[in-house]
Amino acid sequence: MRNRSVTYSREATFQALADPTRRAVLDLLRRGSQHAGQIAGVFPVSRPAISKHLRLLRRAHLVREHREGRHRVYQLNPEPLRAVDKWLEHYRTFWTMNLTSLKNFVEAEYARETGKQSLDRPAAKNVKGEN
Amino acid sequence: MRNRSVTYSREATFQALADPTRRAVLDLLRRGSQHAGQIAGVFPVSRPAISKHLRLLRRAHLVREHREGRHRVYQLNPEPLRAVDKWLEHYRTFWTMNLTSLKNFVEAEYARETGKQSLDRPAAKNVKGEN
DNA sequence: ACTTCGCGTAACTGTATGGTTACGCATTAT
DNA sequence: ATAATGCGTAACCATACAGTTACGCGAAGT
Repeated sequence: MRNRSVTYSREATFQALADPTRRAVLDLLRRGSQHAGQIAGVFPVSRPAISKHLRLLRRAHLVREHREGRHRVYQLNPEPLRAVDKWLEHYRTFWTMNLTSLKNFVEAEYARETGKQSLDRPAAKNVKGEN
Repeated sequence: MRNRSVTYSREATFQALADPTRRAVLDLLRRGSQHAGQIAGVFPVSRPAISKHLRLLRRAHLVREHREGRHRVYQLNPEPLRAVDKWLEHYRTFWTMNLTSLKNFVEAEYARETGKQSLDRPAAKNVKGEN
């Protein structure tokens, strides 16, 4: 048995998601596996182009491929997307914020911008160095 | 009420998130606004490099900039990330799947990897809430 | 065996991007 | 006024990548 909680590279994942075609491929595969030809048939670009997208998606572990006769079947593997979800979590709080916390935020902002500091502004992190 | 439902280009957003440095900049700005120099000071690349990253982030509306004396202050704007969150939502269901649908998925998976099909890994995959 | 699919890969092109250094232009400090 | 800061931009590299066409190889048909 294979402990499948591998830590896929966040890097490759975000990278793979950067292209709209690739995202569309994932969206397509959500509805079920497809073979390369079918996938290519859906998009307005050449088959080799899709082939390369699939390669990237494979590299990012967002899809798995296996042969089936002379077809290459591609299957979605949503697992790496968890990392993205995780990353997003930090930001989700921003738009889930209630007015109170929002107030804090804006206040801190305002304080910082105007010079007076009524809040944190972690000076400890003040990385100077070379600018 | 703010009706802040501007439709930022999903495209530009995903695009902007593709680079680790830019993601790091966002992570940094989550702690509060910073001016260009401060931001640049944190990273091991040149200031102009950061300047260009900031330009991309600006273009994606992920940050806002305003002058303050001779500083350019950058502020996080998490709004566009909502689109990403929204997109991810479709996939989130995959890892919140109930055992039935999960069974299909894992079964195919397992069968493929080993050749047999007995499905004894649901526990390993079974991550309901968070991780 | 011969032909036809299905599909990845090679080779090549144009463009975006990440980084660098040089520079220019405001804003501040002296 | 002059010097020093802060920071974007221009001009240049190298690399990645989206697309294309040409090609090759294994699986299916006939």
